[in-house]
Order: sequence, then C-alpha cells, then structure tokens
Amino acid sequence: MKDPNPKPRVTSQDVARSAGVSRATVSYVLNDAPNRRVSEATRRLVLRHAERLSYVPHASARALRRGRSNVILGLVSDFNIGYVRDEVVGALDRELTRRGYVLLIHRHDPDRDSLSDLWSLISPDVVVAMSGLPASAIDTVASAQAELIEVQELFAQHTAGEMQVDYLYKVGHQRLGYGFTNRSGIQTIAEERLAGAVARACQLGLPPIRVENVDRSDPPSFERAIDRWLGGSDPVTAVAMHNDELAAMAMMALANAGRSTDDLAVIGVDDVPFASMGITTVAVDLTIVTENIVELVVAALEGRDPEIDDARPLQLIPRQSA
Amino acid sequence: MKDPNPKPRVTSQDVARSAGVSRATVSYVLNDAPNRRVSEATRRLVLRHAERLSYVPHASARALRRGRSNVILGLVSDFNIGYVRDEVVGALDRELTRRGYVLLIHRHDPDRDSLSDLWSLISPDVVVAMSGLPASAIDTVASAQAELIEVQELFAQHTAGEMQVDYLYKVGHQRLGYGFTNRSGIQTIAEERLAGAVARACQLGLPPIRVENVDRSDPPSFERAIDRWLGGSDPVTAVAMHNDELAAMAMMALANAGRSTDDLAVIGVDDVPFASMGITTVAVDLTIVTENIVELVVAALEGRDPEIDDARPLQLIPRQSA
DNA sequence: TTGTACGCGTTATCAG
DNA sequence: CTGATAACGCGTACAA
Repeated sequence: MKDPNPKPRVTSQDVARSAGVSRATVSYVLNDAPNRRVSEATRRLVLRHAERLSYVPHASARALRRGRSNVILGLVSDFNIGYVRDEVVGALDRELTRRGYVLLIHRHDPDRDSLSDLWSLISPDVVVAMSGLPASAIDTVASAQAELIEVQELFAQHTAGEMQVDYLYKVGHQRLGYGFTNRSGIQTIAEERLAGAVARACQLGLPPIRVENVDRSDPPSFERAIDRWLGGSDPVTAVAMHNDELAAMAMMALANAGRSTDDLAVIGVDDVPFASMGITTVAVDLTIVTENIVELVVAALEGRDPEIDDARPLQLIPRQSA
Repeated sequence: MKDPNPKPRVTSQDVARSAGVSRATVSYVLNDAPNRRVSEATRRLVLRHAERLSYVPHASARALRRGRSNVILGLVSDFNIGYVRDEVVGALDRELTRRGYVLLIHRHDPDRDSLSDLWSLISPDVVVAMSGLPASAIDTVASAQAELIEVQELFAQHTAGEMQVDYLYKVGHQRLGYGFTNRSGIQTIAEERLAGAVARACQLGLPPIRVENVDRSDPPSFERAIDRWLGGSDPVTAVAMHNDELAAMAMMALANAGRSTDDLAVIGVDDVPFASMGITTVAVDLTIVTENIVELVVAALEGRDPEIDDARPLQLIPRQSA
C-alpha cells in the first residue's frame, strides 16, 4: 500500500534542467505567454522535454500564484439530484471543460457542515449552489473571493403547477389532489410548484386541492396518499405529482391497490425519458434551461452580465395517465 | 457583476498583525501544532483575532506547503450514477468529512478528456474511480502522487446474475431472457452480471438465455425487447434485468403492451426503495458494501492495509413480479 | 516566540 | 529580440 519509493513529482525545474533553459522560459512556452516571444527552436526543445518527462504543472502552486484556480464548485444537497439537474450539471460540465475549467461537485448539508471549513480545502472561482443555501453563506463565499450563483430556480416553478391543474381541469377533472414532497434541497422548488397548483385551482373555482406528502424513499407513503385521495365521500379523480419519478411511483402504488389511472389520473413534471411510456407531464425544455445556467456561470467567469433567454421552457405533453 | 471593490483576502499575515504576533505563532495556534508550546494568553489572543477577521487559510497555499491537499477526487462517468453508488458516495462523503477531508465528484469521460489535464487544476490525495478507467490512467494518477482506488467492483457482480437465474429456475421458469444495458461507465459491471446469468443457465441445463439490449434513455428499446422475448415459437417466460430501474421500465412497457408479469416475469438487482412496490430483486446490503469502500479509502489515506468484510452482500427478495 | 527558508509556478525586470 | 534572474503568492515548520 505504502509506496516505498515515491518518485518525486516532476516540476518545471526538472523540465528546465533537462532542456537546459530557465524555469521562466519553460513557463513562457507552456503557457503560450502573450507579448513574449520565444524562438521556435527553444520552444520545441522545451515542449519535447516537457512531453518526455510528462510534466504537469502543480495545481496548488499555479492557483496560488495566479490568484484563481479555474475550479467551479457545484454544491448539492444530495447526489441523487433529479433528472433535470443531472442534465444541467452535465451540460455545465461539458461547457466548462471546453473552456479550461473543471467542475467539481460537492455534497453540502447547510445544517451540518460549515462552508468556511470547505474554503481551507479548496478555493473555487465560482460556487454554483444547486440547492438552497442559508443567507450567511453569501458572505462566506464572498469572503473567499468566489462568486456565488444560485440556481435554485431553474425556471418559473409555479408555472409547472399551474399547467398541471389547467390540464387536469381541461380534460374534465374537478376534485384534485397534489403529491408534495419535502426532501431537503428541493423545498423551495417543491413549494413553488405546489403554490402554483393551489393558486390556479382557486382561480378556476375548484374545491381545495387535497395535498398529501410522498417520499420516494418511503414507498408506503404512496399507499397512504392514495387511500386518502380515493377515500372519503368525494374522492379526488386526478393528482398532480411533484415530478415524473413520484408520478411513476404513484402509478405503481395504484396498480398494487388494484386501481389504475382510470380511477385516479396522474400527471407529473419533467418529461424524464421513461415518461414517454405513458405519463402525462409538463415537459421541461432542457435546451433552454441548460443554456441559461451555462450562460449564468460563464458570464460570471468572464466578468460580464449574463444574457438570459426568456422563452418559456415548459410544455404540456398529454399521454395515457391523464 | 464585477465587484468594483474586491476586498482582498484575509491572510495569516493580517491575523498576525492584528494580534501583534508573528505568522509562525498564528500558524501554530490554528493548527494546534504538536510539540509546540504556546502560552494560553497568546493562544486565545490569536484565536480571537482570527475569529474576528473570519480568517480562513488559503487552500492552495496550504496544499502547496504540506504536499497534500486533503482532497479526495471521485471520478464518475455520469452524474446519474445509480442507486447503490449514490449511497456509497453519500456514505464516503460523510466519513471523509468527519475526518477533515473533502470529497469532490468529477465527471470524467476517459474517451474524450485527458486525466493529466485535470492534475493541473486539482491535486487530490486519493482518486476513487467509480467507473472504468483505461490502463494508462494508473500511471497518470501515480505520477501526480495520488493513490488510485478502483471501485468498479462494489461486490461480486456475477453472483447477482447467478442468483437471478437460480431464483427464476426455482419458481419454474426454463426459457429465460436477459435485459442487458451498455451504458458507458458500467460496462464491466453489466457484462459480469450477464456472464453470471448465462453461466448459471448453462450449468442448470437451460436453453440459452435470450439477451436483448435496453437503454433507460430509450424507452422504445424496451418495446422491442419485449416483442422479441414474447415472439417466436418458444417465447421466454421470465427476464432478468440488469437492475431495478430497468426492471421497472420493462414492467411499464409490458403493461403498455397489454401484458403483465404473469406473461413475462421480471427480476431486478439492487432493491432500490421503489422495488418494495412489487419488484422481485437481488438486494444489495448497503451497509456491507458501503463500509468496505469507506475502509478502502480511509486505509489508503492512513497508509495502512484495508480490512475488508467478506460477508456476502446479496440476498434474494421475492415479490410479485416473479 | 520569532525569523526565515521552502513548496512551485508566474511574471516583471534586467542582461545579453 | 531572446533568455535569465528574482520577487511574489500564502502557509508551514525548522533553527534560533
């Protein structure tokens, strides 16, 4: 396990010695230093020796000297982050890689761990908070000379809830339920979607939406919710679920109870791939959402104001489940 | 966007000046330096001033000087990484945080991006590869003075396939299908599970397993697979799927085709939470698997040999789907 | 308890 | 115009 002969790291000094030039020259060549001319001969010489020794500049030394690390830190409350965010993170990663940055994801529980402890281990240029952060975090990030970008709101979440209710109403449902979830890290989003649904039901003059809590890691919560929705004197005929994953679980629970979406229509949000197998949903246009987030981060890195596309990224897709 | 007045970072120099002591003393106090005696008076003095200025040591400077960064880099091929790995990563994260390390996750596509580019941006102490890495990566990691841990194999994958086939055979199925997936990053695991299933079917004297490709991001692939399994002169009566997620999608496709698990039994692997809603599966004991991975990483950090628990982490859980 | 050298890469300044 | 010298960024740990 312990390497008895840890061959020391190759430094720019080694390359310089090997090529018979100074460290400065090595640095100029390897960084294509502007307003610095190096003769083609020594240029190739240095490149050859760097290659031969497989020299890689030391990240910490470089960051220390430059004052920036080219690291973007993505803060999540949970690694299992949901379809849309996965796509966003993936796109962000690709764009940042292309531009010479690196995106690192870190799970951060604002309730347990302190952010400032983190800064003694890593100094990112930009922090992208994918889930809620306490107000104090803003100062903490700023004092570490990093820029903070909150992407809590990937898009107008309340609209998703409104569209769900609009659709269910349009196809004839009056008594509605809502499958809410309060997993940490998406509270804000969940609450906004719910608020949108509740408000729209009210505007339409429908009876109050019957909200039940469900949790993807607690399957019995779905049985309970369905019992409540279908029980009583005036059962609901359709439920809007927080997202497609929960919608699918509701449909499984429904099937297990000997019922189907004919008894209780189900609609989700996201349009995850498996939704095409029959889940009516509010699709999120990943292109728009993704490009906006990328622009937000890249603009911050380049020190300019972001140009955001205001196009509505949501679209209702009717399928069998509602 | 651009901060016109970027107040410079607080350094240990600032704390030293403020407290009227030397930088060395500040460092000793803040690091609880062993075999170093600092009077209680100056000790508290330093702590007070550090607190007041909310001083945080500079990550790069510290890492440069110490020679280690306390950063563990987790390499994944995809952020949507699967249930078991999510749990493993979560547990790893908690343990490492407790010990003063930080776990950072980075998406790395071995086909597209070079690892050595990464080392000029970050210098981790340990690299945990959660998906396959090319052989060349081993040298690359070593030359960056980092230790490489491959957790491709969370457990004996072929056993999962064997257990699936054993069970299906036991409950009376003879003609079997297999739902294989070749998503990048889990090829090895997928192939091993399949190999285990195929081998066991052979040992049991069953007809060759009918293998079909499915892809979670391509729902029609499930329709095609089901058509093939149920078509022909001797349709299969049960399919082993690579994991529970794919099993659930197969069941949705089955329902859409007007069929049920009575026509085609389905069994998965993982025992994700929603599997309890009726998916027969090979459960993975997260406690065992997780503790082993944590031990592997922690042992590497502490420079000792890991103590691995050999207990079998797999258990078959019969439910409605098979 | 302090002065200081060191880790490594970058860049302004200086010499050829 | 090409290359070298040296200072610097910040925290750590040895010698004094």
